[in-house]
Amino acid sequence: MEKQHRRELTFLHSGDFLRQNSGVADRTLDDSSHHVKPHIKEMDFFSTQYQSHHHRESKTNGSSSLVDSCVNIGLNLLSSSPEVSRATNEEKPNAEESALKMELEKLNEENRRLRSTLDQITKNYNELKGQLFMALQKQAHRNQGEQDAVNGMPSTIMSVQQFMDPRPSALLDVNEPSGSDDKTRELENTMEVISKERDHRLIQSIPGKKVSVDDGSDQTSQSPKLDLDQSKNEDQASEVPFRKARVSVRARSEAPLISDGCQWRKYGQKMAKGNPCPRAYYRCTMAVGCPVRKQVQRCADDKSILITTYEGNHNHPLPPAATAMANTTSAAAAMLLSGSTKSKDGLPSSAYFPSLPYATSMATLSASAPFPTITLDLTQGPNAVPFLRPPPSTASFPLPLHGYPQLLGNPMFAPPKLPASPAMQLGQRPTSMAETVTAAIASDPNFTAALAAAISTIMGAPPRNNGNSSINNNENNNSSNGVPAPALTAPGSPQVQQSCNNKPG
DNA sequence: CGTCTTTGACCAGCGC
DNA sequence: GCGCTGGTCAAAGACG
Repeated sequence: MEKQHRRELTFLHSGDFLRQNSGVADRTLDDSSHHVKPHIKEMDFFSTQYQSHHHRESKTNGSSSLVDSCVNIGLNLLSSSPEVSRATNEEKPNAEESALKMELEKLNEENRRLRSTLDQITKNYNELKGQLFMALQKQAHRNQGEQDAVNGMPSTIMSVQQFMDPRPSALLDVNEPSGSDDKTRELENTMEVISKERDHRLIQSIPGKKVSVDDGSDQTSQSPKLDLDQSKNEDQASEVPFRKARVSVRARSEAPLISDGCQWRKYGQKMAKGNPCPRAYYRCTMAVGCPVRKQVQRCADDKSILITTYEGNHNHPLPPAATAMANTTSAAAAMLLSGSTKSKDGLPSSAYFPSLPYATSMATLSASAPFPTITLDLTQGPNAVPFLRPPPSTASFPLPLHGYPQLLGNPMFAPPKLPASPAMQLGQRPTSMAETVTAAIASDPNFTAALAAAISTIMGAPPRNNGNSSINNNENNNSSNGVPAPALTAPGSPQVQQSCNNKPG
């Protein structure tokens, strides 16, 4: 999150932004822009289109954008002045020097303002994050009592918590290798501690059950004792029924695979009973020993619907694109955890994700399945009738913003780890996908930056950008096929397989 | 040559 | 115990 803002600031301050405002050669910038710490390579994404776009934004948006314009103007003056100043330096050294000092002062002032804006945004984000987590905690705690009365449910909760542990540090670490805001770290630590305490409490609530905390990403943060042997851990986990929750994502797609930001290796394919289309099995190959598996299968009723089922937790940092999906599935698992999937009246727990406007989802918890499985239905429009599934005890709820299927897997859109827009948080739901996206873009500067970067990239920026670590990460996501991650599916992916034409195994 | 996919075989869980 | 089914393994082939 902070990274996003930081990146935004980088865009605003970077040298190319100056360059596009003046024909002055780079060398003039070298003299004048030391203090703004330009990230020139990132700015390679930005052309004058971004500038004009950005100026339009600044007319309609809040203070930060206004500040941006001010910064731009100031830097423009600064960047264009040195050549002149060199020519006139001998005549008016003092006046020029004082002018430069004034410009410097202005820039410092803008820097301070931007920093305070960033701090404010960060603070708001942290507050919202904390509130969300506390709400989840409260709901989970409240529902635990009910679920304890049901056979097997405690272990289900436990498993789900293992599965969906928010693990904000893992998510943020991906984007913030250079260190994050102290307050954010504090919050992350707090949340981690709370999560572990919660796990511990639930473990204790299951007498006679040996439960391993087998989440991969937990392993990185747990005590060495728990970090001993992953395979052993998995073995232990395999002894426990309901060791993992599964999140099944239904998305309408003609392509055979959802590109979710991770690297997957296919290790099997089977014909499932009652479905003419084969089920493919994939495991995550982004890290050795990553326990995450996924199954991909087309819906028997509607072959245009692709069902992707995720199981397990990654034991490695996720790239932004994968984080988007992870957030979505975690949110779904959180719904499962919260017990809303058991609600008899089928009322959604939309309080969790009031911002997730378009996707009508069905949460399905099947008691007969070996794992508790929640199904997110991304195939429905906001006005569509919810997809009904045979299993009992279903509830529908809106999906997180990260669940936009069109955005999943797209490196440029992957990292909207911002909280939803204020309007969305107030429960206003745009009536269409376009409105939703528009609202998201308008309210989220990171979206704006990402969109601008994407457009710039498409319009002729170098395909390889070595200056943006997050983009590199996402390139890595598709390193196996060497093509950029498509919006939702990977038609050209080598993972493509012919559906419904393989014999059973 | 390394990586990935394909696919038949194998294994475990479950119901009868 | 047997058969069915789901999930995984691993050898062979394809591909870049």
